[in-house]
Amino acid sequence: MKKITIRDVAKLAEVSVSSVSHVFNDYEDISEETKKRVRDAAKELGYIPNSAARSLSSKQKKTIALILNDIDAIVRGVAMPLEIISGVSEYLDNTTYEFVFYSTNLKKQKEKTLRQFCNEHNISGVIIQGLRTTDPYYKELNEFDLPVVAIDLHVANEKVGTVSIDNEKASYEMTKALVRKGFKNILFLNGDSKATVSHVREKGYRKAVKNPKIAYADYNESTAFDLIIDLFEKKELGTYDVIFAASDLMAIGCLKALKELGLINQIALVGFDDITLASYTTPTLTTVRQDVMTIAKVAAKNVIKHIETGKVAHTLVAFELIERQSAKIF
Amino acid sequence: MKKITIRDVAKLAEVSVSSVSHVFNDYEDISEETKKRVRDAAKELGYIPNSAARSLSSKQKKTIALILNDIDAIVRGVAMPLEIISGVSEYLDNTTYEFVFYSTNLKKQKEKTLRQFCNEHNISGVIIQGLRTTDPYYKELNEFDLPVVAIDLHVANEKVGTVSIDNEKASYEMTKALVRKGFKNILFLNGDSKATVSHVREKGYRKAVKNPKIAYADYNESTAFDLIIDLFEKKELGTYDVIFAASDLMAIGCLKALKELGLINQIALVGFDDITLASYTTPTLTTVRQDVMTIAKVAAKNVIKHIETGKVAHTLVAFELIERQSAKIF
DNA sequence: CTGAAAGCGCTTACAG
DNA sequence: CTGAAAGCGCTTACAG
Repeated sequence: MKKITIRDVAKLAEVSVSSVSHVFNDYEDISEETKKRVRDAAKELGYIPNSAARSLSSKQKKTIALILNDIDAIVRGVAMPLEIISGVSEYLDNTTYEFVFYSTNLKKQKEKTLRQFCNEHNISGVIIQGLRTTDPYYKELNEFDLPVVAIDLHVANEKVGTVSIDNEKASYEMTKALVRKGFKNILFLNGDSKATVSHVREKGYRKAVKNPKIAYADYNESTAFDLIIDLFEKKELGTYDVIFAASDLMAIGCLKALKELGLINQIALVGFDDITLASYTTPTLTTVRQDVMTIAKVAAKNVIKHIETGKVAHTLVAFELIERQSAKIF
Repeated sequence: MKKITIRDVAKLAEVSVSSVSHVFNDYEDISEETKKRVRDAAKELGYIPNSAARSLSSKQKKTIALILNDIDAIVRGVAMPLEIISGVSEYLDNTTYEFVFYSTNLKKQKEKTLRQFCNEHNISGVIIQGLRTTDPYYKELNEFDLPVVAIDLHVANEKVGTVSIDNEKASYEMTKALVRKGFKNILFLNGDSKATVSHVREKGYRKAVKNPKIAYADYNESTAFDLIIDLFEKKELGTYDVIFAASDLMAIGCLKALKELGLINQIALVGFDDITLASYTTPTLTTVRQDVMTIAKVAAKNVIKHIETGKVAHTLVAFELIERQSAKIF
């Protein structure tokens, strides 16, 4: 199959190359007659514009990159990255923007700046997720001049758009619900401090409680498991009547430990995220649901808005407290 | 930030544009002296070649596309697409090929042929997964002239590379193990017939058993659930001492139904895939593990081989029978 | 070993 | 309303 170019179409339609280009780019000043001839010729030949040539020659680039950090390291059970990918790609399908996906990691971040990366690929806007405060790209965001929206991230630079649920409010409300339900001693099990969401979730918890008790398990299932066993051995576990983990995965680690200790009915358990696993464990997990699909779509919408109008948005998406078997909250 | 081009580098290094290009493309006939000057200049300016221009001007394109069908429709618990994405992207990172990811679906397949799609994006090789026999792309593969490897798919066209586990052997061996263990009546719960893996898995089962009993649940959790309830009501469920589902998701549907019927200890249960959920249910699920990460990497390796040597490979990746609580098999 | 020049497939002022 | 021509940033024979 020979490659069909704009010249072939022009020749068959008996018009100039520029007219063909005009038709394909929806210029106004083209007669219906010409439009039709071009369209028919294009269809007959099965012509599709070459996107490399297109982005090279046009000033206005039209590609939005979704950059996900550290997906390799991610636990298999967490579908968040996939939901982001499909949310963004679905939204962009109905626009004229092209969607490209890249995964990054610390090594790649060190090799090439985000800006260089965008130049290389003619990127006009980026959606980014999974960054830690220690990542080179995180620092770079402070003086980044391309439209960008970050998911689940706090950035000092106002020009960086953000989308997430109101994490502070969510953990505040969950904690409040627990207090209202009569729980006296709530252990907040946080992830690591390099993720900005950790701070915010912890803040919400602190606001709702007089004597905050906090432990850290690095957003890791087995670390959480070990921590609970450890607390048990130090006779401290009995102090708490409920554990509120900052992620479902950590909550599941706790769940396994509590089952092993035979304490699953004594100590209540709450997670955060509502990953798929949360509804398949026994007992099923009470948690905070964030609608990742919506977050992804809003992110896509907001970059486009930024590109087209220069307006930066900071959107908070709705969350929901989900009561299941591991803790009664309503 | 102005965009740095090859001219800027050439100017600073005081050489011609072609020399710069030669350096960046590892041509042999360049003096060390020139190489160094160019590299220094490039570093000083933070130059990164523009990939659109590169692919446009060079004959040898260097982009491998991973095309996943219907990921939107996919259940959240199934991490397979994400593992494929990260496996392929990780492998390609260590090559000179660029990785691009696209999701497709029936609508998009109808709008644009796979060939058109590849032309549009200057694709030199494709890895594809998730196709049904009813998909337009599936038909197109029969006379496709670009290097392509399909994951989990049987294609008549020998030129299409394939990678998967030996599905027939896997389900044969699982069935044999059950028989050996003394199970008398094995119900094989298959998915839908539009996926070529269904045929193969069923074939393996049939080979291992005298009186095949087969039902279909469309690879769907709740369909499987309903089916079991239905069999129970028709008094047929008691006939079986084990159910072998062609996917973990369907097995989980069965598991829920059996629990609800209070029969989870009477009837054993086996799944297929070893998705994350399989080890989180109660009881945990006996299943066939396929190592998706390896499948993805082999797929990437094979397209490249195809591109560079013209050789098509049909690779079978190792599988493993995993015994957990839902059925004893060893 | 190095450079001048054509060309990849498109877009976009500009002229008419 | 339409076309000729320059240019996007690179690669690649070709000449020297």
